[in-house]
Amino acid sequence: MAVKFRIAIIDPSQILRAGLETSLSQISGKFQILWSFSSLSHYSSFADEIDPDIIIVNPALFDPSGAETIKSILSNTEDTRIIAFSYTHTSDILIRQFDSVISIYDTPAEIALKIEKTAGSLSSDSDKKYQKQSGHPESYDLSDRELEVLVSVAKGCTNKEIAGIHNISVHTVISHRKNIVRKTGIKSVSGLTVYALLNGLIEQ
Amino acid sequence: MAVKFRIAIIDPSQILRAGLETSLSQISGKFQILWSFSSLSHYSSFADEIDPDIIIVNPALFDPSGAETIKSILSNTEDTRIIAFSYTHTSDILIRQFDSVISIYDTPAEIALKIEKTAGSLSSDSDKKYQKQSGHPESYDLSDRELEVLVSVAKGCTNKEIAGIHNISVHTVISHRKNIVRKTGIKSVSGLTVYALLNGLIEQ
DNA sequence: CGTAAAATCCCCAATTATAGGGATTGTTTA
DNA sequence: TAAACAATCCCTATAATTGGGGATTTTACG
Repeated sequence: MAVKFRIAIIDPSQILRAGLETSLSQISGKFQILWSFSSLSHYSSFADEIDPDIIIVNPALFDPSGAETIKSILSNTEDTRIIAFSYTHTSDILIRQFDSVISIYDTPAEIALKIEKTAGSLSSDSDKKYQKQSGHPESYDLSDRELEVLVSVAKGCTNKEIAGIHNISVHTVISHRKNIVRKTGIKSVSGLTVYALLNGLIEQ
Repeated sequence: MAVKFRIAIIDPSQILRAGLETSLSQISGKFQILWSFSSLSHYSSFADEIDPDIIIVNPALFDPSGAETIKSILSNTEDTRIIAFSYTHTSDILIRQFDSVISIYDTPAEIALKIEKTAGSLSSDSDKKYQKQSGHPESYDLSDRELEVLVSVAKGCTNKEIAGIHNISVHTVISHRKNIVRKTGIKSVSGLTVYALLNGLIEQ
């Protein structure tokens, strides 16, 4: 069974919330954005009725001089991870209270990765299984290096160019590509390009 | 017939672009977001090939101390309206150069209204021509055979397979591919795949 | 009718990619 | 600590593509 992350978003920008929803849903079926609030007060009135795994919230909504911690304001359980969604400058004191920070300038893939990593620290026994073999591999099976190589391939680089970009030998690039093909099951450059596009790794 | 606004977006945040696209398309069928760029330089490399009615651009991308006007940088025709998409503070000098300003905190409905009003001031005769034969925006320079070959390439076929599919020799396939590359200027398989996707020749 | 483009085919040489087979050095983790 | 994985590198050989140069026949259009 696929574990899905139940996510709540709190951000004053409706546009941004829409963008996050669209992007995450396109990237993977693992994300369910179930609740969307424009303000903290709007969220508070529903806080008792919802139970998200992850809250993505704009840190600018919190009073920088406030004594209360973020967690207490959101009155969440220990199991809920809180991620800051930042697009303006926010004080370090605030930021340090979050389990992770995503930026408006992150790519959808980067955001997805951060969410997964943050959620990965959730309760210990129930969350390991969803990698396994599952059928179709998604981007999380690919290592960082493999993702980088995949992106370059999808951008049309030759192995030699990729080697130059990342300062590794062509042999290494080929090795990574072999692993990418093995993991994804996709052999052709065009297929990998579509894969990269669908997973938000590249833009047109 | 409904007039559709052909829109280009230039903003570093992929999330935000996704949000704008989603929101506008949900609000009305009048908006066609046809081009999406993460930076001015990215836009510039396509500026000659596209013809938007409206450019929505993040004003923060422009050098506040620059002497050039926004319009000259975007080198657009008089017919194109330029709208600022702001979510950080931007100098008034810059902002005054735009035909309109939308904010990240505007609702989709507000944004739609602003775009319509701005576009309403467009000159009346210029907007009839761009449909031509509709269908595929840029594919018209490719012959039928070339399109077929392109589709097969984008699907991941080798030249040998393509030859088999269309009952022609590998030499012919190569010739067609040479012509495709010459006409489109796209050399890589991944680039051609994206091209095919954008032109609706293949689906993921 | 002539011309241009499309569609087909061929050759050669060089470059790239794929498919096997390895190896080593780390790090993480059960 | 052993096992698994990531990341790096190497070899051989074959397959595929690219880039340059042709050619012929058919079709479309003014």
